[in-house]
Amino acid sequence: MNRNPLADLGNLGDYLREQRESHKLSLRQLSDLVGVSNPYLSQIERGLKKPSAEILQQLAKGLQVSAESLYVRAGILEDRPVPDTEATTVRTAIAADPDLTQRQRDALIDIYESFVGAAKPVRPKRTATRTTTTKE
Amino acid sequence: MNRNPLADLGNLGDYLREQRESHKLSLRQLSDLVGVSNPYLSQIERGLKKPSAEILQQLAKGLQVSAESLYVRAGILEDRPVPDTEATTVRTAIAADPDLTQRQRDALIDIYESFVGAAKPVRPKRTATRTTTTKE
DNA sequence: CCAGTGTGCTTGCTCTAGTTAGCAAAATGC
DNA sequence: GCATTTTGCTAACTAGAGCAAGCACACTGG
Repeated sequence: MNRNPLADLGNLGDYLREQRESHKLSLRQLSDLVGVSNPYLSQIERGLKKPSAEILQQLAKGLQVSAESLYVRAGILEDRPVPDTEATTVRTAIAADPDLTQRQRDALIDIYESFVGAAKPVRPKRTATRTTTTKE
Repeated sequence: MNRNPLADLGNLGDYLREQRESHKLSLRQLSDLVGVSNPYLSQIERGLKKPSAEILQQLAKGLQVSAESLYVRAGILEDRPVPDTEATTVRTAIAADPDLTQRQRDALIDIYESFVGAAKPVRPKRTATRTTTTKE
């Protein structure tokens, strides 16, 4: 999954610079806007430094993009966290529910399986229909 | 809007410890599982250190929770990362599952709500309106 | 021609995330 | 009773994120 973090960083940096320039902001202007020093912004955009999630969050606000999209580019979020609309949905929904403890999940899935009478394996579906990389 | 990182950290740490213990893992076992040193895990759980998104991602995998939920707790993601994946999803998934009888659906939802302690009214949503037009 | 201001970038520095080595206390076994 | 292991934790350290200060180059315009 994360093969070469530096390459991904370059990608992220390019994207950030692109966004900044499309907003017609200088490094100092963006720096002032998001509260991150301008030399550091420069290094991020050139892929020399790896920004933390906090910095990315600030940048997302300043550049008016979703934080998630930056996280995905930074490699700290999966592309599409939840696929659904299938028979596996109950299982995946239970598995992904943050309000449940693991034991509760196990119990629920147990009950569910006793209901449907099946022991289907959880299949990780891949629905990657959503890359905003419209640069071609 | 005025976030207090330390308070959130305590919350995150408590949650992580809870998850780890519910999996019946020791610090060293989890350490070995997710590739993070056990002293550091200890410090994270007690709210002494603030884990990066990478660490949180590893922990999410090891503890089988969604990375998003950890990010939200860590304060680096807004509360609704995915529109309809959270609490309503288990309900809608159950309601939409063709393999269940109505009585089984009621029973499952009953159990689920007793778990999460929610008293939300069961809204007769048909199919999960999944027009997830991500803004951008 | 040289002051002023804008751009991005380099250089040191601080601070902290995350590590390895090692500790005291509790459990298990002889 | 005492070894051994396993528990969580403390201490000392390294690497790198993120900062303030300052540089070189381009523009104005006087």
